[in-house]
Amino acid sequence: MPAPERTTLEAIVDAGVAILEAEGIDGLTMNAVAARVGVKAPSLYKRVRDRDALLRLVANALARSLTERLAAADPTLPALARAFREFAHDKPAAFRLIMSPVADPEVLAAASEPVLRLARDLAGDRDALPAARLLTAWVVGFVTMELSGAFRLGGDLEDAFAYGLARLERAIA
Amino acid sequence: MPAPERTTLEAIVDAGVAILEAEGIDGLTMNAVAARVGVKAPSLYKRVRDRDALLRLVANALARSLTERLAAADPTLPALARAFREFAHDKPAAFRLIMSPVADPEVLAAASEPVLRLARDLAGDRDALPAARLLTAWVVGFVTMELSGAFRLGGDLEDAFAYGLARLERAIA
DNA sequence: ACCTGAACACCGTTCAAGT
DNA sequence: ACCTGAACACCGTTCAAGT
Repeated sequence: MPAPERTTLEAIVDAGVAILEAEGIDGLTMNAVAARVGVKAPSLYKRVRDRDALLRLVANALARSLTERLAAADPTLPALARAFREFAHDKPAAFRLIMSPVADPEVLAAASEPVLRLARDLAGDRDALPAARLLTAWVVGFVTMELSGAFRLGGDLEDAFAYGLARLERAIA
Repeated sequence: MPAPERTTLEAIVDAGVAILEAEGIDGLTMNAVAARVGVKAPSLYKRVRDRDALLRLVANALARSLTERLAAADPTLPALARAFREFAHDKPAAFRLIMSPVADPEVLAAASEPVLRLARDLAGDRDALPAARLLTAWVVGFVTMELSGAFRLGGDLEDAFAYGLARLERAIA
Protein backbone atom coordinates (compact mmCIF):
# COMPACT_ATOMS: atom_id res chain seq x y z
CA MET A 1 0.00 0.00 0.00
CA PRO A 2 2.83 2.47 -0.21
CA ALA A 3 1.84 4.37 -3.30
CA PRO A 4 4.93 5.89 -4.89
CA GLU A 5 4.09 8.51 -7.53
CA ARG A 6 6.63 8.21 -10.25
CA THR A 7 5.52 11.20 -12.29
CA THR A 8 3.19 14.19 -12.33
CA LEU A 9 0.75 15.78 -14.73
CA GLU A 10 3.13 18.67 -15.13
CA ALA A 11 6.00 16.39 -16.11
CA ILE A 12 3.73 14.64 -18.62
CA VAL A 13 2.70 17.91 -20.25
CA ASP A 14 6.31 19.12 -20.32
CA ALA A 15 7.32 15.86 -21.97
CA GLY A 16 4.58 16.36 -24.53
CA VAL A 17 5.83 19.85 -25.32
CA ALA A 18 9.39 18.62 -25.72
CA ILE A 19 8.44 15.69 -27.92
CA LEU A 20 6.20 17.84 -30.10
CA GLU A 21 9.11 20.17 -30.64
CA ALA A 22 11.61 17.41 -31.41
CA GLU A 23 9.54 14.81 -33.26
CA GLY A 24 6.44 16.57 -34.47
CA ILE A 25 2.83 15.72 -33.75
CA ASP A 26 3.13 12.17 -35.09
CA GLY A 27 5.97 11.44 -32.69
CA LEU A 28 3.85 12.55 -29.76
CA THR A 29 2.66 9.05 -28.83
CA MET A 30 1.58 7.85 -25.42
CA ASN A 31 4.56 5.54 -25.47
CA ALA A 32 7.04 8.31 -26.19
CA VAL A 33 5.61 10.51 -23.45
CA ALA A 34 5.60 7.65 -20.96
CA ALA A 35 9.19 6.73 -21.74
CA ARG A 36 10.30 10.33 -21.31
CA VAL A 37 8.77 10.62 -17.86
CA GLY A 38 10.04 7.17 -16.85
CA VAL A 39 6.82 5.22 -16.76
CA LYS A 40 4.85 2.79 -18.90
CA ALA A 41 2.12 4.03 -21.20
CA PRO A 42 -0.85 2.67 -19.22
CA SER A 43 0.19 4.75 -16.21
CA LEU A 44 -0.47 7.95 -18.11
CA TYR A 45 -4.17 7.18 -17.99
CA LYS A 46 -4.14 7.80 -14.22
CA ARG A 47 -3.50 11.48 -14.95
CA VAL A 48 -4.92 12.05 -18.41
CA ARG A 49 -8.16 10.82 -19.89
CA ASP A 50 -6.73 9.97 -23.31
CA ARG A 51 -4.35 11.21 -25.97
CA ASP A 52 -6.70 13.95 -27.12
CA ALA A 53 -6.87 15.35 -23.60
CA LEU A 54 -3.08 15.32 -23.45
CA LEU A 55 -2.87 17.14 -26.76
CA ARG A 56 -5.26 19.73 -25.39
CA LEU A 57 -3.11 20.24 -22.31
CA VAL A 58 -0.02 20.59 -24.47
CA ALA A 59 -1.79 23.03 -26.78
CA ASN A 60 -2.93 25.11 -23.82
CA ALA A 61 0.53 25.21 -22.29
CA LEU A 62 1.93 26.40 -25.59
CA ALA A 63 -0.84 28.95 -26.04
CA ARG A 64 0.13 30.35 -22.65
CA SER A 65 3.74 30.68 -23.71
CA LEU A 66 2.59 32.50 -26.84
CA THR A 67 0.51 34.77 -24.63
CA GLU A 68 3.59 35.58 -22.57
CA ARG A 69 5.58 36.49 -25.64
CA LEU A 70 2.87 38.81 -26.88
CA ALA A 71 2.42 40.40 -23.47
CA ALA A 72 6.17 41.08 -23.36
CA ALA A 73 6.23 42.71 -26.80
CA ASP A 74 5.87 46.45 -27.38
CA PRO A 75 2.19 47.26 -27.67
CA THR A 76 2.45 48.33 -31.29
CA LEU A 77 1.05 46.53 -34.31
CA PRO A 78 4.43 45.77 -35.92
CA ALA A 79 5.91 44.50 -32.66
CA LEU A 80 2.95 42.30 -31.83
CA ALA A 81 2.68 40.90 -35.31
CA ARG A 82 6.40 40.19 -35.47
CA ALA A 83 6.38 38.51 -32.07
CA PHE A 84 3.52 36.31 -33.22
CA ARG A 85 5.25 35.42 -36.44
CA GLU A 86 8.53 34.70 -34.68
CA PHE A 87 6.82 32.29 -32.34
CA ALA A 88 5.42 30.39 -35.30
CA HIS A 89 8.83 30.25 -36.98
CA ASP A 90 10.46 29.10 -33.75
CA LYS A 91 7.94 26.36 -33.07
CA PRO A 92 5.93 25.52 -36.16
CA ALA A 93 4.49 22.29 -34.76
CA ALA A 94 3.42 24.14 -31.62
CA PHE A 95 1.84 26.87 -33.70
CA ARG A 96 -0.14 24.40 -35.77
CA LEU A 97 -1.34 22.59 -32.66
CA ILE A 98 -2.41 25.84 -31.05
CA MET A 99 -4.37 26.82 -34.14
CA SER A 100 -6.00 23.41 -34.51
CA PRO A 101 -9.45 22.69 -33.10
CA VAL A 102 -7.92 20.69 -30.21
CA ALA A 103 -6.82 23.86 -28.43
CA ASP A 104 -9.11 25.44 -25.86
CA PRO A 105 -10.56 28.61 -27.37
CA GLU A 106 -10.67 30.41 -24.02
CA VAL A 107 -6.97 29.84 -23.40
CA LEU A 108 -6.23 31.07 -26.89
CA ALA A 109 -8.37 34.14 -26.30
CA ALA A 110 -5.95 35.31 -23.61
CA ALA A 111 -3.25 35.57 -26.25
CA SER A 112 -5.27 38.09 -28.20
CA GLU A 113 -5.66 40.51 -25.31
CA PRO A 114 -2.75 42.78 -26.28
CA VAL A 115 -4.15 42.96 -29.80
CA LEU A 116 -7.55 43.88 -28.47
CA ARG A 117 -6.05 46.67 -26.39
CA LEU A 118 -4.15 47.92 -29.39
CA ALA A 119 -7.24 47.77 -31.56
CA ARG A 120 -9.10 49.84 -28.99
CA ASP A 121 -6.42 52.50 -29.19
CA LEU A 122 -6.31 52.54 -32.96
CA ALA A 123 -9.95 52.05 -33.85
CA GLY A 124 -11.84 53.26 -30.80
CA ASP A 125 -14.16 51.41 -28.47
CA ARG A 126 -16.88 50.94 -31.00
CA ASP A 127 -14.77 49.10 -33.59
CA ALA A 128 -12.25 47.53 -31.23
CA LEU A 129 -13.53 43.97 -31.55
CA PRO A 130 -13.89 43.73 -35.35
CA ALA A 131 -10.61 45.62 -35.74
CA ALA A 132 -8.84 43.14 -33.48
CA ARG A 133 -10.36 40.31 -35.49
CA LEU A 134 -9.15 41.83 -38.72
CA LEU A 135 -5.62 42.06 -37.34
CA THR A 136 -5.49 38.60 -35.81
CA ALA A 137 -7.12 36.93 -38.80
CA TRP A 138 -4.54 38.47 -41.07
CA VAL A 139 -1.52 37.47 -39.02
CA VAL A 140 -2.85 33.98 -38.37
CA GLY A 141 -3.57 33.49 -42.05
CA PHE A 142 -0.26 34.93 -43.17
CA VAL A 143 1.74 32.70 -40.89
CA THR A 144 -0.39 29.63 -41.63
CA MET A 145 0.14 30.04 -45.35
CA GLU A 146 3.80 30.77 -44.88
CA LEU A 147 4.30 27.59 -42.83
CA SER A 148 2.43 25.41 -45.26
CA GLY A 149 4.37 26.82 -48.20
CA ALA A 150 1.27 28.34 -49.75
CA PHE A 151 2.98 31.56 -50.85
CA ARG A 152 4.29 30.27 -54.10
CA LEU A 153 4.25 33.14 -56.53
CA GLY A 154 7.65 34.46 -55.63
CA GLY A 155 8.08 38.01 -54.45
CA ASP A 156 9.47 38.95 -51.09
CA LEU A 157 7.54 37.63 -48.11
CA GLU A 158 9.03 40.29 -45.84
CA ASP A 159 7.73 42.93 -48.22
CA ALA A 160 4.30 41.34 -48.21
CA PHE A 161 4.31 41.24 -44.41
CA ALA A 162 5.37 44.88 -44.13
CA TYR A 163 2.79 45.84 -46.75
CA GLY A 164 0.03 44.14 -44.79
CA LEU A 165 1.18 45.77 -41.58
CA ALA A 166 1.19 49.25 -43.07
CA ARG A 167 -2.13 48.92 -44.87
CA LEU A 168 -3.88 47.43 -41.86
CA GLU A 169 -2.61 50.09 -39.52
CA ARG A 170 -4.07 52.74 -41.83
CA ALA A 171 -7.24 50.77 -42.50
CA ILE A 172 -8.15 50.55 -38.84
CA ALA A 173 -7.38 54.06 -37.71
CA MET B 1 -2.49 -14.17 -66.01
CA PRO B 2 -5.68 -12.38 -66.79
CA ALA B 3 -5.18 -9.23 -64.74
CA PRO B 4 -8.55 -7.84 -63.79
CA GLU B 5 -8.35 -4.29 -62.46
CA ARG B 6 -10.90 -3.94 -59.74
CA THR B 7 -10.44 -0.25 -59.11
CA THR B 8 -8.74 2.90 -60.36
CA LEU B 9 -6.76 5.75 -58.87
CA GLU B 10 -9.66 8.05 -59.57
CA ALA B 11 -12.08 5.84 -57.64
CA ILE B 12 -9.62 5.71 -54.76
CA VAL B 13 -9.31 9.49 -54.59
CA ASP B 14 -13.07 9.90 -54.87
CA ALA B 15 -13.52 7.45 -52.01
CA GLY B 16 -11.03 9.43 -49.98
CA VAL B 17 -12.95 12.64 -50.58
CA ALA B 18 -16.24 11.02 -49.60
CA ILE B 19 -14.83 9.44 -46.44
CA LEU B 20 -13.13 12.66 -45.38
CA GLU B 21 -16.46 14.41 -45.71
CA ALA B 22 -18.39 11.76 -43.81
CA GLU B 23 -15.94 10.56 -41.17
CA GLY B 24 -13.29 13.23 -40.88
CA ILE B 25 -9.56 12.86 -41.35
CA ASP B 26 -9.22 10.16 -38.69
CA GLY B 27 -11.78 8.01 -40.48
CA LEU B 28 -9.78 8.24 -43.69
CA THR B 29 -7.92 4.95 -43.21
CA MET B 30 -6.50 2.73 -45.90
CA ASN B 31 -8.97 0.10 -44.81
CA ALA B 32 -11.96 2.41 -45.16
CA VAL B 33 -10.87 3.56 -48.60
CA ALA B 34 -10.22 0.01 -49.75
CA ALA B 35 -13.59 -1.18 -48.51
CA ARG B 36 -15.35 1.66 -50.30
CA VAL B 37 -13.76 0.84 -53.64
CA GLY B 38 -14.32 -2.90 -53.14
CA VAL B 39 -10.79 -4.08 -52.59
CA LYS B 40 -8.48 -5.03 -49.71
CA ALA B 41 -6.13 -2.49 -48.22
CA PRO B 42 -2.87 -3.93 -49.60
CA SER B 43 -4.18 -3.46 -53.15
CA LEU B 44 -4.20 0.31 -52.70
CA TYR B 45 -0.42 0.26 -52.67
CA LYS B 46 -0.41 -0.67 -56.34
CA ARG B 47 -1.79 2.80 -57.12
CA VAL B 48 -0.64 4.95 -54.26
CA ARG B 49 2.73 5.08 -52.52
CA ASP B 50 1.34 5.38 -49.00
CA ARG B 51 -1.35 7.10 -46.95
CA ASP B 52 0.40 10.47 -47.10
CA ALA B 53 0.44 10.36 -50.87
CA LEU B 54 -3.26 9.54 -50.86
CA LEU B 55 -3.96 12.47 -48.54
CA ARG B 56 -2.06 14.69 -50.91
CA LEU B 57 -4.14 13.51 -53.86
CA VAL B 58 -7.33 14.10 -51.90
CA ALA B 59 -6.16 17.54 -50.81
CA ASN B 60 -5.32 18.45 -54.40
CA ALA B 61 -8.66 17.26 -55.70
CA LEU B 62 -10.42 19.38 -53.08
CA ALA B 63 -8.20 22.37 -53.79
CA ARG B 64 -9.28 22.09 -57.41
CA SER B 65 -12.92 22.13 -56.43
CA LEU B 66 -12.28 25.23 -54.34
CA THR B 67 -10.59 26.78 -57.34
CA GLU B 68 -13.67 26.09 -59.42
CA ARG B 69 -15.94 27.74 -56.90
CA LEU B 70 -13.78 30.84 -56.79
CA ALA B 71 -13.51 30.99 -60.56
CA ALA B 72 -17.30 30.85 -60.78
CA ALA B 73 -17.82 33.67 -58.28
CA ASP B 74 -18.23 37.31 -59.25
CA PRO B 75 -14.79 38.89 -59.46
CA THR B 76 -15.40 41.21 -56.54
CA LEU B 77 -13.80 41.07 -53.11
CA PRO B 78 -17.02 40.37 -51.21
CA ALA B 79 -18.11 37.65 -53.62
CA LEU B 80 -14.72 35.92 -53.63
CA ALA B 81 -14.35 36.11 -49.88
CA ARG B 82 -17.85 34.81 -49.31
CA ALA B 83 -17.37 31.96 -51.76
CA PHE B 84 -14.19 31.00 -49.96
CA ARG B 85 -15.85 31.15 -46.58
CA GLU B 86 -18.83 29.16 -47.77
CA PHE B 87 -16.61 26.39 -49.04
CA ALA B 88 -15.00 26.15 -45.62
CA HIS B 89 -18.38 26.02 -43.90
CA ASP B 90 -19.63 23.39 -46.32
CA LYS B 91 -16.59 21.16 -45.96
CA PRO B 92 -14.57 22.02 -42.88
CA ALA B 93 -12.49 18.84 -42.93
CA ALA B 94 -11.68 19.46 -46.59
CA PHE B 95 -10.74 23.04 -45.85
CA ARG B 96 -8.38 22.02 -43.06
CA LEU B 97 -6.75 19.39 -45.23
CA ILE B 98 -6.28 21.89 -48.05
CA MET B 99 -4.66 24.36 -45.67
CA SER B 100 -2.42 21.77 -44.05
CA PRO B 101 1.14 21.23 -45.20
CA VAL B 102 0.17 18.01 -46.99
CA ALA B 103 -1.46 19.93 -49.85
CA ASP B 104 0.58 20.77 -52.91
CA PRO B 105 1.34 24.49 -52.86
CA GLU B 106 1.25 24.79 -56.63
CA VAL B 107 -2.24 23.32 -56.82
CA LEU B 108 -3.36 25.67 -54.09
CA ALA B 109 -1.83 28.60 -55.92
CA ALA B 110 -4.32 28.12 -58.76
CA ALA B 111 -7.13 28.88 -56.32
CA SER B 112 -5.72 32.32 -55.61
CA GLU B 113 -5.68 33.42 -59.24
CA PRO B 114 -9.02 35.26 -59.14
CA VAL B 115 -7.81 37.08 -56.04
CA LEU B 116 -4.62 38.06 -57.76
CA ARG B 117 -6.55 39.43 -60.71
CA LEU B 118 -8.79 41.38 -58.38
CA ALA B 119 -5.81 42.71 -56.45
CA ARG B 120 -4.29 43.91 -59.70
CA ASP B 121 -7.44 45.85 -60.47
CA LEU B 122 -7.71 47.37 -57.01
CA ALA B 123 -4.07 47.99 -56.15
CA GLY B 124 -2.36 48.22 -59.53
CA ASP B 125 0.38 46.07 -61.01
CA ARG B 126 3.03 47.20 -58.60
CA ASP B 127 1.23 46.16 -55.43
CA ALA B 128 -0.84 43.33 -56.86
CA LEU B 129 1.09 40.52 -55.21
CA PRO B 130 1.33 41.88 -51.66
CA ALA B 131 -2.26 43.10 -51.89
CA ALA B 132 -3.43 39.63 -52.92
CA ARG B 133 -1.48 38.19 -50.01
CA LEU B 134 -3.09 40.59 -47.61
CA LEU B 135 -6.53 39.55 -48.82
CA THR B 136 -5.91 35.82 -48.86
CA ALA B 137 -4.11 35.84 -45.51
CA TRP B 138 -7.05 37.61 -43.94
CA VAL B 139 -9.73 35.32 -45.30
CA VAL B 140 -7.71 32.18 -44.57
CA GLY B 141 -7.06 33.35 -41.01
CA PHE B 142 -10.64 34.44 -40.44
CA VAL B 143 -12.08 31.14 -41.55
CA THR B 144 -9.43 29.10 -39.75
CA MET B 145 -10.16 30.85 -36.48
CA GLU B 146 -13.87 30.60 -37.05
CA LEU B 147 -13.67 26.85 -37.65
CA SER B 148 -11.50 26.21 -34.62
CA GLY B 149 -13.81 28.25 -32.43
CA ALA B 150 -11.13 30.84 -31.71
CA PHE B 151 -13.47 33.83 -31.94
CA ARG B 152 -14.63 33.73 -28.37
CA LEU B 153 -15.25 37.26 -27.29
CA GLY B 154 -18.82 37.41 -28.48
CA GLY B 155 -19.88 40.05 -30.95
CA ASP B 156 -21.27 39.29 -34.37
CA LEU B 157 -19.02 37.31 -36.67
CA GLU B 158 -20.90 38.50 -39.73
CA ASP B 159 -20.23 42.07 -38.64
CA ALA B 160 -16.56 41.29 -38.16
CA PHE B 161 -16.40 39.71 -41.61
CA ALA B 162 -18.14 42.65 -43.26
CA TYR B 163 -15.91 45.07 -41.35
CA GLY B 164 -12.78 43.29 -42.58
CA LEU B 165 -14.09 43.25 -46.13
CA ALA B 166 -14.85 46.98 -46.13
CA ARG B 167 -11.59 48.02 -44.51
CA LEU B 168 -9.47 45.84 -46.73
CA GLU B 169 -11.15 47.05 -49.88
CA ARG B 170 -10.32 50.61 -48.89
CA ALA B 171 -6.86 49.75 -47.62
CA ILE B 172 -5.77 48.26 -50.90
CA ALA B 173 -7.15 50.82 -53.29
C1' DA C 1 -0.51 -7.89 -63.65
C1' DC C 2 -3.31 -7.20 -60.12
C1' DC C 3 -5.32 -9.09 -55.75
C1' DT C 4 -5.15 -11.21 -51.22
C1' DG C 5 -4.09 -13.51 -46.59
C1' DA C 6 -0.77 -13.55 -43.45
C1' DA C 7 2.47 -11.28 -40.98
C1' DC C 8 5.02 -7.34 -38.76
C1' DA C 9 5.70 -3.36 -36.08
C1' DC C 10 3.29 -0.08 -34.04
C1' DC C 11 -0.70 2.48 -32.21
C1' DG C 12 -4.32 3.80 -28.08
C1' DT C 13 -6.65 1.87 -24.39
C1' DT C 14 -8.41 -1.39 -20.68
C1' DC C 15 -7.85 -4.18 -16.78
C1' DA C 16 -6.50 -7.66 -13.59
C1' DA C 17 -2.70 -8.46 -10.85
C1' DG C 18 1.13 -6.85 -8.39
C1' DT C 19 3.41 -3.70 -4.67
C1' DA D 1 -2.94 4.27 -4.68
C1' DC D 2 -0.20 4.02 -8.28
C1' DC D 3 2.30 0.98 -11.65
C1' DT D 4 2.70 -2.78 -14.93
C1' DG D 5 2.28 -6.89 -18.19
C1' DA D 6 -0.84 -8.81 -20.93
C1' DA D 7 -4.38 -8.37 -23.95
C1' DC D 8 -7.54 -6.21 -27.45
C1' DA D 9 -8.84 -3.83 -31.46
C1' DC D 10 -7.02 -1.25 -34.73
C1' DC D 11 -3.52 1.07 -37.59
C1' DG D 12 -0.05 1.28 -42.03
C1' DT D 13 2.74 -1.48 -44.73
C1' DT D 14 5.24 -5.56 -46.92
C1' DC D 15 5.37 -9.70 -49.38
C1' DA D 16 4.86 -14.36 -50.83
C1' DA D 17 1.39 -16.89 -52.89
C1' DG D 18 -2.56 -17.16 -55.63
C1' DT D 19 -5.20 -16.26 -60.22
